[in-house]
Amino acid sequence: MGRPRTPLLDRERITATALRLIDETGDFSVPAIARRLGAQTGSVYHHVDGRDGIVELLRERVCAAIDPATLELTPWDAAVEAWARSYRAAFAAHPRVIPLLMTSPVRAPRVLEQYERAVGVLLAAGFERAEVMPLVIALENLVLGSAFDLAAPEAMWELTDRVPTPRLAEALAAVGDGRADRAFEVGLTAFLNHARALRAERGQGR
Amino acid sequence: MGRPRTPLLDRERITATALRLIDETGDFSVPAIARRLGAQTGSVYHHVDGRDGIVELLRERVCAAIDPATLELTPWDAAVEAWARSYRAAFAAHPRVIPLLMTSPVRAPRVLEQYERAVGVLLAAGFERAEVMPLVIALENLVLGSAFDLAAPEAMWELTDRVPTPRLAEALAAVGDGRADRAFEVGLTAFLNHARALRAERGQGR
DNA sequence: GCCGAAACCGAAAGCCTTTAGGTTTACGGC
DNA sequence: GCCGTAAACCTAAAGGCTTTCGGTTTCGGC
Repeated sequence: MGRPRTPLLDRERITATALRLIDETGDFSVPAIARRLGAQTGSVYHHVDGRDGIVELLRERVCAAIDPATLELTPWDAAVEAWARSYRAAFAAHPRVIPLLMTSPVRAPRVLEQYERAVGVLLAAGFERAEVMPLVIALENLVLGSAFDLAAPEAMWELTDRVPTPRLAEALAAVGDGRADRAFEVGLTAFLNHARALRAERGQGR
Repeated sequence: MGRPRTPLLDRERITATALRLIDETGDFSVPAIARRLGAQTGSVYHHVDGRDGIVELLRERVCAAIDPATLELTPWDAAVEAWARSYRAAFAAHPRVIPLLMTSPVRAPRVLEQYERAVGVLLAAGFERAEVMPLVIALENLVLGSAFDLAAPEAMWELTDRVPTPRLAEALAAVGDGRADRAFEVGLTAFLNHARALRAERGQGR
């Protein structure tokens, strides 16, 4: 015992292990991380600011996969669409982290920057200040909601014989595995069409 | 000790107490429920199927506020719109339960029935079987996403001076308290317009 | 070579979930 | 009215999780 010759723990390994646990089981715990890394539970706290600190690291890590270049595209609707797709792809890679991130406020600088720039794009496109956040939030709901759906493809609704739901079962079967993807496409198309219409009302050309 | 003259616990009181704890603190625990009701922790398990059972009771209770009559309306888009508004109002009354409900599959018969009927409405309106679930899911994402936003009006994004976000701050200020409501209206309008357009493509009149 | 800082261990407090067995009360049948 | 069974609650305890604290060993700069 004492300090080991080669380190067992660091922020990178702790975060990666937490993410793997979440992908596999849907949750993580500090003892579980320590077990996987061959260390004692308490040791993890020397590298990380408690359980909540790990959650924030996870947010940073997952959001790092969002491509910042998407928001540079023109015209504005291409930028928004590409951003939404990249945003969704980042979370689709680890859908089960989403519930963990929902209960704590966004503090991660990288994420705040993204929103800052998204707001900028919409303002530059001619939207009014008061309608920008509703648009961003509606898009965010769409992205995270459909990404989360990927987590439990068929365990979302637990159909039983005690409650007859023939049409629901049939509709679920008809759409198949691509359910969440189709829902995203529907929602995104609806959003973009509506945003374009809204902008046209403002008298913005192009 | 022993059986009390007047009962301390029952499913109704347990569920109501759990809901009040969630509204106040954002979470609940079996010991906390027992304390509020003047009973011991273990006694709660005589009435309820563990913690997960309480979560399912909460889902039933919150969803009971959804008006089933909305799906009887005609035409179909009026039914869907009214259902979405009622659905959202039910969860807006207790937004902090939403994260708890996200991680377990829907088993509550009352809720499954609602989805069954919603699917029925869309099928009757002439939508194809494979596109019904994407529509329902997109609507669900919209409803739950914007309802959840009501939980933490300003604690969603934690703006700091370390990360300059002037336009985001301005946009947040411009929309004010009705942020989540505006986002819902935007999303719902977009959804309905898109659904109507989709149906028109199918050659369905009126 | 020394000394402070870093990294890990061991242990413990306090919370939560869940189960099991014991005690008192209510209720239905006779 | 009596009695047995079931219901409602309590005490107790196992096992897990989060977090803190002090002790031990190693690393790195001076």
